[in-house]
Amino acid sequence: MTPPRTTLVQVAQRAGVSLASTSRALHGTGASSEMVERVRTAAAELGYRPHATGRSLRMQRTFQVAFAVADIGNPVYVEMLTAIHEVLSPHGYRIVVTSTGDTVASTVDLVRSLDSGFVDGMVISPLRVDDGFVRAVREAAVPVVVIGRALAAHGIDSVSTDSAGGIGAAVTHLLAAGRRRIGFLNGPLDTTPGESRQRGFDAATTAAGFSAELTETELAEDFTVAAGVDAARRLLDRVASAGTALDAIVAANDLLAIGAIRAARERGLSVPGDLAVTGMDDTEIGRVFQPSLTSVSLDSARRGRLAAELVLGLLDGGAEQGQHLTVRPELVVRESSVPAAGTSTAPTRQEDA
Amino acid sequence: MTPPRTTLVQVAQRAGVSLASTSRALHGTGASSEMVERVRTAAAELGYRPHATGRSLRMQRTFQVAFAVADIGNPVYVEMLTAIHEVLSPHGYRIVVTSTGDTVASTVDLVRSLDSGFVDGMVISPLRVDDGFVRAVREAAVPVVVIGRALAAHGIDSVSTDSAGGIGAAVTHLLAAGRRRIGFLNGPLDTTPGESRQRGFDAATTAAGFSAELTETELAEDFTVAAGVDAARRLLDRVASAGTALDAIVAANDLLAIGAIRAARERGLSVPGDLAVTGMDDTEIGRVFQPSLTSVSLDSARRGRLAAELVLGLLDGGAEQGQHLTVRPELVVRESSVPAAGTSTAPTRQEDA
DNA sequence: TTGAAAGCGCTAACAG
DNA sequence: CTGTTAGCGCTTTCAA
Repeated sequence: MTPPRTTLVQVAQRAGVSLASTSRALHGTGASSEMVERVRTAAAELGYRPHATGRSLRMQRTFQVAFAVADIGNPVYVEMLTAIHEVLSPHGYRIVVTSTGDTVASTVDLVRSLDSGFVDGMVISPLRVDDGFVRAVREAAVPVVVIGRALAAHGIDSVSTDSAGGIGAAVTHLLAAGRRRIGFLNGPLDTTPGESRQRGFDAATTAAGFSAELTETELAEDFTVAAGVDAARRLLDRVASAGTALDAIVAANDLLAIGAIRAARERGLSVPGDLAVTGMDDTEIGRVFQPSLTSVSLDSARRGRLAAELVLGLLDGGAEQGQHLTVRPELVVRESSVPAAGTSTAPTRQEDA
Repeated sequence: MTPPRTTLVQVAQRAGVSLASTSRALHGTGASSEMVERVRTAAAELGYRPHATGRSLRMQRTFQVAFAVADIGNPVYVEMLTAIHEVLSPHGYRIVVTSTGDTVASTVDLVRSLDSGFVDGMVISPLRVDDGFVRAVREAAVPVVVIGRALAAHGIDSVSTDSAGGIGAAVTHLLAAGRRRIGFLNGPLDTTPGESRQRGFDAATTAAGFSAELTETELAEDFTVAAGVDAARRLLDRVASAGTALDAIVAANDLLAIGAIRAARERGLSVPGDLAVTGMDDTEIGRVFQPSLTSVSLDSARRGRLAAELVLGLLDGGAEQGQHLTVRPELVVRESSVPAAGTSTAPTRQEDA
């Protein structure tokens, strides 16, 4: 490995022309076809490859975009990453994955580090946001697009979705299915998703004409299956010790919902027979689970795609700053909330049937 | 945004010292404490941030490492990515995710593109490998570590695992549990994992003292749940139309195994009662599934970690080329293959019980 | 259209 | 220990 790298100077020498002409010929900008021919040949013979860093330093562009999240293991973020890659890659951008860390402070640090110029732009989906974060993004050296919260009012590009409304849709669906004692399994309230989803649940359950007999919220430590199992046990037991029982659980995401189903099974409850369960994010894991999970889709792939298109506009298209795009949540009804069949494309018999 | 960037020259001017001294002071290499003090202050006042590209061009290092796979959506690769990030990030390396594409040709192109110098090294887990690939890696401009196949014989660093042996362990486990009519649900044979897993199954089922009555292989189009459902239907129906029935299915990965369980349910078969099913990769989706999936762990996180440590050694430690590390497969018995309880840390009641 | 030359921001010789 | 200087590889003025 490591054969000595061929530089543009060498191509120029071989072609017997100037360095400048060589560069122009390779880019097809203002060069005679004869020149192009000569240079192309020389380049091919030497196996020339333009050096990314030299180019970057001169052009003041890295052709890289960062994607930043707290936990790249989360399927939602993986979907976003895939979509972002699909949009940006054809335009010659590479994707650098970076971690925001768990706290706002580390997230702000990351945004500030942008002025070391290692990327031309960033898509970030922060778990927690505060004024310092907003300021950091506004002062950032390169365009930043935020997924997760509308920040157009601050002149920040963002892509968001109405997850509060999505939770409302889940509640409505359960009420329509005759459920009356609804529990809410949420994650930490000091996160952006936790906060808005709680708001959604509270709004839906205090709405005019709300017909439930009982509502109860329980918070999981984070948005994982394990935390969901724990919190769901607490929730079910608490209600049971009050001498009643839930007939539905709305979970703040699919992983928590799966945790809830496991906890329900432990207690001998059938899903959806005794207990209907809904999730959010419409992840593959939920689609594949048995019973397949009724879930509110927030179309992560679409949010990723839109965010990528926003950075692209900012970088190449000279788009104006402060745009805000929205993705509408959509309830996908499957087996976990309805005893009969769901809308699943490949409906399977229900295990508890 | 985009405040004019502060360069080292400006810091030097402000501190009233030379450019070189400024650089040295900031790196703590051969500078008086007084000098360090002055420069630090000036840098802080100006909010100086070293520019990544300038540094890279001069040092001929990007402090970036690429991670390349065909499909970053696959949970196995996500685990690897996470692990690689955890190892490399503390050493100051950023991770660039790139796609190998589906074919060997595109994979080779990617490896060849390394001499444009956008990263200092690469971890790649290719689906398909041939001589051209091996040559490309050997001629690559930067260290490349391959996950998936032992290539030390070619002087290439690699991390592999005995997936063939892993499949054998699954077969042995099923035989020990009294299963005698075993189907094998594999993916495409022209992929590295498909080929070796098939080899494993064939070896196990033709071994001396092999006690099964019947073995059947069916190939899915790829390693996804949907393809698994299709292939499992074919497999089950084919055996049924021959007037008999399988009592176990070994799947080449967890996603196929889940597909197999769905197909089995469609046909009214209980898992593991009528049909025991095993997977491979020990993914979260399998752990969380109901019934939880017996699976052969290939410890993707560990393979990622080891690969990252290999590049690190090559980059920073001056390690020798051509190392080969192995991860031992481990069978994790859960509900899908054993009627009673599994080894799951959080055992739950069995749905079919 | 072509060539000469400057310079992106930084580090590392080399002298002093 | 400090300063001067060269140069990483490239693109893009500016003149011819």
